[in-house]
Amino acid sequence: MEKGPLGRRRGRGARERILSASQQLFRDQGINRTGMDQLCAAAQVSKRTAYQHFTSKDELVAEYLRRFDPDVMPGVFDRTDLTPRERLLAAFEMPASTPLCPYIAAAVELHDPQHPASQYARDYKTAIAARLTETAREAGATNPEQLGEQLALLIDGASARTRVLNGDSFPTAAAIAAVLIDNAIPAPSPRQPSDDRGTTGSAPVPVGGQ
Amino acid sequence: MEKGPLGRRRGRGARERILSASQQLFRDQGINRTGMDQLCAAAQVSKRTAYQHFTSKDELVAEYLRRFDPDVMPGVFDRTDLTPRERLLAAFEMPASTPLCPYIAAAVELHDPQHPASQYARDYKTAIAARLTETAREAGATNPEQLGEQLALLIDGASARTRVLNGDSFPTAAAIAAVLIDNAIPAPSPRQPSDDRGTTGSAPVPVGGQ
DNA sequence: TCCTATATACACCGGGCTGTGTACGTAACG
DNA sequence: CGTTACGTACACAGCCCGGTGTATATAGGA
Repeated sequence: MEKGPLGRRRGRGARERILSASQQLFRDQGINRTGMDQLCAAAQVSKRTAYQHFTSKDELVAEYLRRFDPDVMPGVFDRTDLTPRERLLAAFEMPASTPLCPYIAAAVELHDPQHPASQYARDYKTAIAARLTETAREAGATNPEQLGEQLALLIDGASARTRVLNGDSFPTAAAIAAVLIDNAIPAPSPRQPSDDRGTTGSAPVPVGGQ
Repeated sequence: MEKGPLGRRRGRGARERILSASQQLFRDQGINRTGMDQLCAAAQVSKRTAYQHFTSKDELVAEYLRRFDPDVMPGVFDRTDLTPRERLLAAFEMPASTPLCPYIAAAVELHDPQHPASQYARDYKTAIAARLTETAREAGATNPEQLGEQLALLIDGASARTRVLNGDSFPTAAAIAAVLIDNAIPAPSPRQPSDDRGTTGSAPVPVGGQ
């Protein structure tokens, strides 16, 4: 394989190559501005093969977004070396080159709440907020749901603003997050958690209503 | 005029009708999903006339966005019946049906930082932040620039999130804003009726800069 | 080895899009 | 009235896009 003289073949991983190319192109150019021809060329896949794996571009877009589901903010919520509070703040340590959240981009580009991709977007946003809420509860917040929703809003705001302004807005969001977190956690030391590694069970964990 | 038997004429205000129809259609359907044919039909303008007023769709889009400039948050910053603090909070009292900020939408849809529309978007975002900063200074914030930028981020976050989740996120943003404003103003004046939103108590925690 | 699933090249279709050419009305204003 | 700028109707060019038909080649398991 690999460039034979006649009809070179790139192997069987066509589907993976398509999805991989989708990630890059949809991120760099947007969904609507990426044609199937260009996508297939980038994936080194014939157009026919692409349409054997995905019956339509819409389906490909949906699968492209579904791929982000399993790893909801990987390497942030699963870091056991950080206290819950530090994990909440770590969610805002994004490189300045971070592209706009693909779910927001898709929801705006597709502009159809009925599109499966828009459904995935809602699910993902809900999942992120749930993760934040869960961590907020571990951190001992009096109202974890509220704090989780607030932090989720900050992330989206920073993401959108970074895109429009061509500048990093995550530090601003992180500063807000620090204020909110400090205000939402009742008793702990107002000092920085420099070495206070009390694991997760140290907080009293009051039951939040609602 | 007005529907003559042959070649009915809609009068001379073609340009205005085009821009008016643009506002509605671009907001409801997005820019890319609105063709010039449909737009001209909605504006009751012949396609030829449209292209005599705007040399291209891109130019129409740019003009469509430029129209928002003069009224940067009208009826919010100019309300003299409110204290500066109340004016800052009033910026978050948006109806749940408020569409996504057209500048964010355009920046995402066009996906080209060089497009004039993207330039307008940056200018507008900067103007909003400046207005907020100015009002924050009037309200006596210790760091008006920081507060203005923070509030601007909240607005964008609420706008984006409202779009994706199909639900109103502005109350959440308003709650955050209330906390930030309280924390940023050193000597809170007990003048106006303090409308404490559902947030945690007014514990004056010093603002933690990034 | 054969068989089947997978992949390929390539032409093509229908449709929608932006944008134009042309010939023709008509409103406003001197 | 006559001139002129504005508006209209309609067809069409040219392009790109999503999606398909067809015939062919290859990899890998049985």
